[in-house]
Amino acid sequence: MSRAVQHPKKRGKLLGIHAVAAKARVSIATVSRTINRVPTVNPQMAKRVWAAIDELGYVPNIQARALGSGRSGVLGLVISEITNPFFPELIQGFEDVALASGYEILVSSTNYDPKRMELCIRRMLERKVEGVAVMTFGIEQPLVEELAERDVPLVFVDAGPQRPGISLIKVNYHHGVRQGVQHLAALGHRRIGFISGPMHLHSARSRAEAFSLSLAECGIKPRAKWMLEGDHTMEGGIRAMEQILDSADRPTAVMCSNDMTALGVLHKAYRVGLRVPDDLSVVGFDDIHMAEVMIPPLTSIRMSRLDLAQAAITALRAHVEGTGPQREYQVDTHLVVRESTGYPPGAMTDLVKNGKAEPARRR
Amino acid sequence: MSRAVQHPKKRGKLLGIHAVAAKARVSIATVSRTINRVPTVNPQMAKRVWAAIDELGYVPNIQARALGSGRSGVLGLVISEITNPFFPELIQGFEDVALASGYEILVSSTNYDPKRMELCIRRMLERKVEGVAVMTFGIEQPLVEELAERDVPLVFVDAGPQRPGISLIKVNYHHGVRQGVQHLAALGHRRIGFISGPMHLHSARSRAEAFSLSLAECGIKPRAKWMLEGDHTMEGGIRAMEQILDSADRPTAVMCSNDMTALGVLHKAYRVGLRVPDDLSVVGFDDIHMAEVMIPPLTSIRMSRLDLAQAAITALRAHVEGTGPQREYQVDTHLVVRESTGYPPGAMTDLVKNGKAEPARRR
DNA sequence: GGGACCTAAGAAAACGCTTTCTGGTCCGCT
DNA sequence: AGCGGACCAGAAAGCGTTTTCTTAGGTCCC
Repeated sequence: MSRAVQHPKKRGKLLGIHAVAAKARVSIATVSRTINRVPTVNPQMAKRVWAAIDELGYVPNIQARALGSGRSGVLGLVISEITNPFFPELIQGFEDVALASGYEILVSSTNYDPKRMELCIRRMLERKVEGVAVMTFGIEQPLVEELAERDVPLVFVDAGPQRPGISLIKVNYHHGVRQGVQHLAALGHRRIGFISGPMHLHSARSRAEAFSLSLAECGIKPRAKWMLEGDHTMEGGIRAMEQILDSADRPTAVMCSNDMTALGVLHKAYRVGLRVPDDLSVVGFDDIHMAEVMIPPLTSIRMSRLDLAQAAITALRAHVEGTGPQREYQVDTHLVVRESTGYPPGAMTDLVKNGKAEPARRR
Repeated sequence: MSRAVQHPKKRGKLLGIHAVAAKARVSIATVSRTINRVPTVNPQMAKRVWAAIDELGYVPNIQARALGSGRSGVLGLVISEITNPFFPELIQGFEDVALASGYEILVSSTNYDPKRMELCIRRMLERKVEGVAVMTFGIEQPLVEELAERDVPLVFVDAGPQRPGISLIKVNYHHGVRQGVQHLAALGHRRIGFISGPMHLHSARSRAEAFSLSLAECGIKPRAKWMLEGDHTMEGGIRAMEQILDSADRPTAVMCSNDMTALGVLHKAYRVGLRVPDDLSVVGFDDIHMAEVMIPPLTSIRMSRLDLAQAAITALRAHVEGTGPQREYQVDTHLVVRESTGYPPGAMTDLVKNGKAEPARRR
């Protein structure tokens, strides 16, 4: 008797690519080639194959594909915490541009927890991602080590080790922060506070430094007691604001290292009956979507999520696909003026009061 | 000469599980068994294997695992849009409980876009997820069809087809909404508006119905002109609020189908100088984390993300692991009173004014 | 002492693809 | 006519695991 075809089946029915091959009366190799658009397949056959695929509702098993080809087609994205609205917006951008580049993404958040970070790394390794963007705005040392050691292309924002295979995205915090300080100074503020992020984060330090520098540029002497450390959460903003309120001579304006912190400040100000911007001006950082609809709408320093995503993926692709030797990418920031900033209290001379630049006020 | 061992190598070095096997002087089968904690392996050998794994920093290739075992260990989560803060909170919960159950998750958002929905489905299918939770709060018909057809266990919230393999999570909107309406009524409101979600969403309709019903329970006649359709975004909330403002006799309180809508209302109210809650009371739905820090802090109807996640995963596991025949799960909602609700304007009789229940006010 | 029966580890066959290798057909050229 | 390439479809060898099948080595008990 003739040797039966030795193919995987289930209840007599062929499975997966084999079923397609059988229906289109071609070999599985041809099916594979058709799907992957290898140009050498006979258009005639290709048509048959596509028809069969359609008819059977065939969806290739991506794991098998990855295994066979040695390419996972996945880029990793490591973020701090998904519940901070900045990150979902970043994820959205990242996904969009990854998709456009033919990649899928795998996002994992550290939640600032070493245990969770381990998990992030493991996930990336297990899934054989082709590169990972670390957008936690801090160098997570173990992350770097484990991944870099295994030659996974990496991209950091702000700071990271100088190794081959690792790219950097430099965010120009200074530009936006300077605009913010100048804006405040122009309104007449001289007593300006700053609530930073957790100081172990590189980005938080960078922002704080940009602030001090900008202050100096405007000829304002920085006061250490007005430099508070927050933690990039609303609660941190509230706590920092409490400290500010406790002090005898308060600043007339405060800048925050991110918008969540600013929301906390806004909230606390509301709680104690301080009007923003009449009694206190506040400016945020990131310009999350929600900033626009805050009460009052938040003046903030915008850092484009899309630019960030674009830069990250460009960097990763450069490594993966061996194009371009570029190592550093730039992302800019700029001020968006809304209504949480105004003249400092007591500055309402007639001269100024009738000025054209007065921001809209409640009622 | 002796037949050389025919194993995959790269530059002479063994790869993956083979390297471990070689170093521990066992077969790859034993390594696999050790990793999977099959009880029959000699503890002695197991120790050698673990040592080798450690020394080599071996991380199993999860795709190969999935292929070999036929189990992906992944649960899908389909959401509407990641930039609505409700969803990140849900994702967080989902991930936590999935992890605890030994699953990974794959989240994908539809963005209300049919094209994107296609993509969601495809992703789930390609990745061979073992089940998917559709948390879009609407029945996405094509989703159901494609996935159900292929016997992927599904769980919907609120509504979904009654098929084997499909579970439902019933959210008791009425409980929370009734509390909300009663709260408003107790404060003296009789003119209460409602801004729904997009009416093609089942959940949006359910919430609207719960509202009408609750109104009736309180002996208040619903007015069609105060039933507005929003779209679960801040912008939708703003637009709906504009309609309310345009009308001659306005409601003194409005309930919203979600918190984002409520934020829009708050914003618009602020814009036109309406004080909340003095001039208008507003209550949200979902009770996102941010509601607590809104200005004023938002009275909202809480729907626990964790409960939702728990129910979804329990349902999925029941199908995957063949445990329990349960088909329906319950999740409750309840009112959280904060400061966006107060007496209706003009209700400030002395009697009431000195009442104990008056919520905190600004200043 | 020797079969029956376990036990546990190794060999080998999947898993569902991709990709290299092979070989047949057809063409053009001398 | 005969030969060398192109060209393209199919056969088969991976990819890195899991899992089934096999077999070597013990035990036990008569």
